[in-house]
Amino acid sequence: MTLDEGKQKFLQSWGALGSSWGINRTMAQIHALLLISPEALSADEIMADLQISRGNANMNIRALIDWGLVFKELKPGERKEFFIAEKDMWEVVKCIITQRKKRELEPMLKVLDELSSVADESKEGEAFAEVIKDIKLFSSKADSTLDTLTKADSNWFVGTFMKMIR
Amino acid sequence: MTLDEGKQKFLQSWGALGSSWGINRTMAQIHALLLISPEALSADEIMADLQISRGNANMNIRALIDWGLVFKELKPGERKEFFIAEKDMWEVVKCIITQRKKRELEPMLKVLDELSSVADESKEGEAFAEVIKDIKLFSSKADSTLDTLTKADSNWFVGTFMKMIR
DNA sequence: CGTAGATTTCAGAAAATTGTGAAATCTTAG
DNA sequence: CTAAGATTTCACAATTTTCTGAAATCTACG
Repeated sequence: MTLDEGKQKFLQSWGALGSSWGINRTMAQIHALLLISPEALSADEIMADLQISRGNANMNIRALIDWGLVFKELKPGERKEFFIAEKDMWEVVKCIITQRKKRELEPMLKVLDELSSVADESKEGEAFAEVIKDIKLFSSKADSTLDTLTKADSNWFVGTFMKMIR
Repeated sequence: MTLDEGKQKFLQSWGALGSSWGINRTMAQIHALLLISPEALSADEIMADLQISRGNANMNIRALIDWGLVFKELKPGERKEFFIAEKDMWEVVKCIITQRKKRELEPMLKVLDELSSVADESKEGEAFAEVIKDIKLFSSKADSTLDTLTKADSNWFVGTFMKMIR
């Protein structure tokens, strides 16, 4: 397989993976493109490589910066902005965990708390309370586990943790 | 909050959560509905509760059965099929991990293997190979970690594992 | 300032996903 | 076997998500 074929396949696969994780295809592809680029790229280069419009590129680059997966890089003497991706996989994963935890797990915990206030004596009410309680228990545990994980450094993760459970 | 308000809010939140995880809203809502239902429900009851068509209900119920999250229950003397959800949260999570691992992580590992065959001496080629290698390393580790996790039983998880890392 | 180059915004277009409902198919009691 | 009831399928409709491109805004140099 040539480098170009490989790049193409990687962009395609990473984009598809993104889709099935609620991240839009283009955002995932921009991320993939920056990951495998040894140099920072400008918006124009990204637009050209992925054949997308300026608006689309801009929005998704901003989103990636929001997630903390991509950084702006200003080259001296250049008016344009260049972009570079976090390359350390463990940092990438920590970023994603942190963000999704904040955006999804924490709001869910809040909702579950509200739902705990439902008190109904019927069979339906009991079943409801039971499910909410279980989900809340599980989610809180997941929450603190993820906190620990994202505070751990890569070496600890690949070393201690992996050895321990395997 | 009344039971009905609570149920409504739960169906809504669980559906929204599904969307941001690449699972369609209706599928997640059917799952939520069955989770909080003390009795098995028929397709007609699900259609009525969620205000969806027969076709939609049927397709998403089948999908949930595929995932192993919902089971058919045949009531003696009844011609209809009834459906019931797996209620144990740890089982639910194991199911989801197992399926997504099979559907996404494993195919990705296969692609990464193919991409490892790219050998290119250029700076771009080196960067590409490096990224692929890192992702592959991380993914294989995730793969075996998830294997261990899904084989572990709930008690081990909530007990040993949680104590260990906290 | 003025302006050229760069970035951002956003209304509407395009694409992708999901839902509908009626016809086809299957199932089983009689 | 037959027919009523149940399930499945799938072409098309509706909805949601994403993308485009041009206008608006920003930025920094002379």
